[in-house]
Amino acid sequence: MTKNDVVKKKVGRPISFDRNKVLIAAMRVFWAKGYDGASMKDLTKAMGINGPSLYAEFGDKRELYLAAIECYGSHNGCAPLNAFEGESDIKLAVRAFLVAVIEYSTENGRGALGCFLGSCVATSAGEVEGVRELLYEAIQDTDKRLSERFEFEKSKGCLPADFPSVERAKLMLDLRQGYVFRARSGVSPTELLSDIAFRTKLILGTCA
Amino acid sequence: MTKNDVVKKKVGRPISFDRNKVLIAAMRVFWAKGYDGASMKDLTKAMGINGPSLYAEFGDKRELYLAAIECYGSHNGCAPLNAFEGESDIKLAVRAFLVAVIEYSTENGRGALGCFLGSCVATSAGEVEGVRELLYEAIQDTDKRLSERFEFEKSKGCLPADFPSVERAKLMLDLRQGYVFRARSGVSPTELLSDIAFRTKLILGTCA
DNA sequence: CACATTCTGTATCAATCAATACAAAATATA
DNA sequence: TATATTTTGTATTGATTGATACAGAATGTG
Repeated sequence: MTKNDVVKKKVGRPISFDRNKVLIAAMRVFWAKGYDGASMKDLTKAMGINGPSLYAEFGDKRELYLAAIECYGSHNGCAPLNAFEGESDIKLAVRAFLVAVIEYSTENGRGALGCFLGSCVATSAGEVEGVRELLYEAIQDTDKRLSERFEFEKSKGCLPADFPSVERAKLMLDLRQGYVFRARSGVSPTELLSDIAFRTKLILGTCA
Repeated sequence: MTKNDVVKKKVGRPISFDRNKVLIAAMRVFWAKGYDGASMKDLTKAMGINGPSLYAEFGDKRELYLAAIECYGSHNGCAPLNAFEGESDIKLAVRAFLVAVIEYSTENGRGALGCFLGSCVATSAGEVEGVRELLYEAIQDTDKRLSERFEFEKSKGCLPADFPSVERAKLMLDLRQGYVFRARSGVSPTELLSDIAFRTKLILGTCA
């Protein structure tokens, strides 16, 4: 998919922009302003292209939005998930996940707070046609990646055999939503970090 | 506050609408369409008043939005919280909270999905000035109401003396965010309900 | 080089946006 | 009843919205 579009030589003036780059720029605008809040002027400016080029490539605003969502998913845009999978010890991995969640929920440097899927996309799911399906896929995929890691830890003996991987995976993702929510209300990262020891135990605990 | 405005006789043509009623109607529109997605035309139509009346009473769109948020808070708009406080047994109360969350996240009869604060307001917190403060207050208030109930149960002896009320209260609210998130992706209420037994135990469990 | 093809930039479209001007309507007071 | 005061409905404001028409620029092909 990333290899067979290299030699495609087309007749006519060549495209002057990188599809992925402008798509990521568009995603950032949607992330910061929401679907309705992001105007085509905002988008074309951030993407560095003009209106007609945008419409020729993506169709319309809605389709650009859907493309941005897919781009986020296919380019591993979720930092906490990457942090989780990058840590070898499971307890540190869970902790890293929560820390990453709090970080990207409170770093208001670029104005894009929280999670692109968890706040921006989720809000527009009932409004923009086609979003709900992409959101569903993304959630299922995240649940799967988290629970598969737990299953792997079970096979290593690092987690008890009766550990409920799927339930705990869902719990992790749902806790993320809570952190994003609180961060949006202005709670400091310090305060959010205060209970991650408790919550790490909650996720990995064997009580039921 | 609801009593001393009855006898207030003012000179001039009297107002022809009920402030609370039109405010609730406005809230429903924001709830369903989001802040940017809700046009003044949508709002005036749902509120049953004309533009000039709206602007005379509330100022502008932003102030109307803030008034709607405050109205939601002061009128006990959160159904799950009411369900929680209406149940005498603490285990049933927690369960009722979760069930109510799932219900109002998936009943798409009126198009207003999830939680007004948890999805609509939270998204606009970084965009509309004044929203963040109201959101912060609402979250703190909810945390407090939940944890106070837990403290009450402790004093009755229905919960162990070392029960971490505040942490579990926050956990409950954060789980709510997770349910709203999943519901927006189209997950059925049946599937969401499948793990509430597990989560009720998680909230009330004494393991740490 | 001439032509067909495709993309880019300017300039602009009708529609809708949030917000108002203004006069008629409805009240209290005198 | 006459006047002052406030709200209402109609009609409209300039600005912005998402989306295009069109001509010129940049490529491959013959």
